[in-house]
Amino acid sequence: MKLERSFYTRSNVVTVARELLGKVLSTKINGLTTSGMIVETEAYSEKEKGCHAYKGMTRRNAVMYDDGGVAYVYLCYGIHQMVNVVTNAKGIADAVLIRALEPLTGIDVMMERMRVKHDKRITSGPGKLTRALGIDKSFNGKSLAGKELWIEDCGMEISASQIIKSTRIGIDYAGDDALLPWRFTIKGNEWISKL
DNA sequence: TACGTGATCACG
DNA sequence: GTGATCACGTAA
Repeated sequence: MKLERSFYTRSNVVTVARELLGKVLSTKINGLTTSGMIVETEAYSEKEKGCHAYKGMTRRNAVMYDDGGVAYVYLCYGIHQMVNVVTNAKGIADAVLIRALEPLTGIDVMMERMRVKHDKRITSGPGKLTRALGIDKSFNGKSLAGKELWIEDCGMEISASQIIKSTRIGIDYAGDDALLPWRFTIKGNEWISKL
């Protein structure tokens, strides 16, 4: 069942980031379906320095200000596309970065997109999972309940004891806010980034 | 540990 | 216009 808009529009982005663990992200592109269970997320709030919207709206981050339930996709380091889940009400720029998936559907398609002959760690990182699922900037601003891109609840329950909190990756520029425990991973999962 | 890679942003 | 920067991945 696709997640409803009300899942995303809640005001606490950290809660949404935690609850996205265990949900399934899918794409269907040119008839090819690929999907994976979300095993690693990070929350970003416009009130802290790690967030792209900390200093206000720019051309890049504009969709973060949309109503929750759409994708924010941007290019990083000139190579990697990153996909975020926009949360909170319209006008508030909060989002959850999807950092890793456990592959479920279309593993052969994903291996081809990654140009590898094995299925090891093909979705273990924010830049890799977008490539494996075929997500690029053309998905920026698109609904997460669409026909080409969606997130659903497949009944996987992740209990509180299975969730590990840690600091977010790659945001040293954020000063004190880099210390916020806003990264969530599923304990013991083989597919999280950074081992 | 080093660096590719190119859009974006803050200047002015 | 121009230059610095970057929510990474890979090779070494």
